[in-house]
Amino acid sequence: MVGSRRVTLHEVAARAGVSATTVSYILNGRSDQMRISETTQQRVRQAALDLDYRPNPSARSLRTRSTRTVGLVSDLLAGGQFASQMITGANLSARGQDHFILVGESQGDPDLEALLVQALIDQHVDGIVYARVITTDLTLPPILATSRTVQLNCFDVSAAAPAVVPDDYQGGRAAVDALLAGGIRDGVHLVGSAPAAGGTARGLRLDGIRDALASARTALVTEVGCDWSVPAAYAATVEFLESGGRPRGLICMNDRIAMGVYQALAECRLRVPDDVSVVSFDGSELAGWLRPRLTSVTLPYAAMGARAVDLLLSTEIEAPRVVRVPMTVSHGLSVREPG
Amino acid sequence: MVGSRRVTLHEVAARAGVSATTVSYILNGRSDQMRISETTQQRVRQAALDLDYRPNPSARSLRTRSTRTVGLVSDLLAGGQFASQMITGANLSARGQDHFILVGESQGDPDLEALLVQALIDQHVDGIVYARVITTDLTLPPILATSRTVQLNCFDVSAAAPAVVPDDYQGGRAAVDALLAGGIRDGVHLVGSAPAAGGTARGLRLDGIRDALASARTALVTEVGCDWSVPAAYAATVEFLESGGRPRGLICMNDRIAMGVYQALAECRLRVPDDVSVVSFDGSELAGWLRPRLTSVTLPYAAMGARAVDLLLSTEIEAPRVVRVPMTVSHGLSVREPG
DNA sequence: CTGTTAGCGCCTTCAA
DNA sequence: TTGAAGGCGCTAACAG
Repeated sequence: MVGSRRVTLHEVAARAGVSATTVSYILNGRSDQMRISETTQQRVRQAALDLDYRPNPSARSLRTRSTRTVGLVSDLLAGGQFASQMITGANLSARGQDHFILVGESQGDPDLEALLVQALIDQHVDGIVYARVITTDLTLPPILATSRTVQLNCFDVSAAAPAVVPDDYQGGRAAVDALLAGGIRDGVHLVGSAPAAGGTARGLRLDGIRDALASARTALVTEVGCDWSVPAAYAATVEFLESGGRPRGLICMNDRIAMGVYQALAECRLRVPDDVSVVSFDGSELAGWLRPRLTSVTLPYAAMGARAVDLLLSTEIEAPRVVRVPMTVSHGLSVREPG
Repeated sequence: MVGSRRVTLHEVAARAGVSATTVSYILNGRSDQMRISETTQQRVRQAALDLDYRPNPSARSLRTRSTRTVGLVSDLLAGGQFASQMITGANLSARGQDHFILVGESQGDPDLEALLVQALIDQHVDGIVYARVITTDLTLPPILATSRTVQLNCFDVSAAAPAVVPDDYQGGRAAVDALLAGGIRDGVHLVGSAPAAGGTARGLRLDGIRDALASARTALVTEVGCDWSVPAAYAATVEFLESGGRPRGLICMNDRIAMGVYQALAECRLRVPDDVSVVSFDGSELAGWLRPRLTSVTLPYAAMGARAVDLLLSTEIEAPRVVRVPMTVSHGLSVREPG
């Protein structure tokens, strides 16, 4: 423990000349319900102020069975800006409701994860946000069934816990809309393979992309396969271009792929956006660093984190089963101007 | 609160046929000191296991005055990988000592920061790590004087709290060594201006760079001024090159500057590393995404976070006033091979 | 309108 | 070697 000497409720009561009960009622805002005289209230509040009274959270928790803390357990915290944005959003919402966040990082190790969740429960957190840094279908660890839980950026269909995920289908449509707004209708290709396990983003985005293109009476030409990294995207795109690919628009599954695509296009003397328009997903800092600035459909991590904590702490009976947070387009200069 | 029904110490005692005191002693490892019979101990431990007993942290804290939590307050949590690496490192160390971390983000607002620190103290955290995302000289908020505190990536010389910072001087020398190892001795320039307020990294690195170059009987040619962002570095470098600059080696104050430098060099048809060798500071993900991979002197954020928590929770009397964590070179392909 | 009383679950001094 | 009792600081029945 830390800080200067603590003042107790009793000392406040003594100074105000009332009992501890009275002080408790007044300071917890139940004074009207008890109809305590205005002057007493003034006196008590003043005494609390004078003594700089701070309630002891342990004592309070012991009684109320609420610690005013929530656990946030994620596979990766150090995973760049996404993880930290989730924390920021979650923290913002938590602080707004006078809660703190206890963080836990499992590093993707299921055993460590189980330990972590158990430790959080042992700490008597008011609830747990179970987060993944990649949008994923999964099976929740069974311990979480005993705990108030919200899933963040992942989804176990068979779990009772609500889930907060990005609206990747709508995001897919938004990506196409960005291209269409630049007059790019034909020669649109996708870059990025389906990831190994559980990832749901690509499938949903692809549905959105196909539907939006179909509405414009056109369709995707090909899919350039590569994992979602800079060098892989670079290599795959170079090969695609050298084997005769002549794209007008490229939709990249994330900003790192887009970076690799930029490198490949530069190498093949194709200019963005004059020759090829590029759109991607993530809305990471990277998008702003590339030249020309990349148009990217943003993953709303901060909003998702905030929403998850809201759900966790809300007392509503009728919570939605799954919340899809909309993705908005962050406009750069990588899509041709129309005309 | 969350989780299934709680088992109390008394229930364990009842099942083992002893008193709560005995159980407490045994479970807290003070059994030998009390010389409790081996069989009793077995019986008690088994009972605790059978009932899946978990001590109530609030009750325990109320008595012991330790909450087994530490606060981590930073100006930015959402600031990319650095902030999250500090959290990861801090968390790792905290978990290793059976503590949890409560995060706080001030967004650089001093009022919010004071509120946050106060809230952390009110929560009875065992200590506070006060962190900055940019290495900075500053004045600690006075309220921290009442709290056990460690400074992370910042330094208030007049404060009693120890500080953990990167060893930027040594990092500067390491950057030069990387160039020297590639046979680059002359024509070395620096890219990146002194930042506005409090930042200490550049000055220390510059000292290290100058000393290391002097040891090699050479010196920095010029300093290309720009703020530490991609577009600024790009613009400044283009201008430098167009006005006749013919560098052989460029030392960039961070990886984003290096990215801008790459863009500028490409535009001016200069190749990395054949024409120009590039070294930078940060060791961020970005360094691995650039082509060719960037050689970068890594900021050891995770190690620093861990060290800070170690210091905070250590009971050593003789704590060092300031810990400088070494920076290591992450080798890419942006420095010419010797020969 | 206010005070008395009784715990929340745990640790720890003291007595046996 | 073990148990009884008190209290950490707070909240909430229940009296008055």
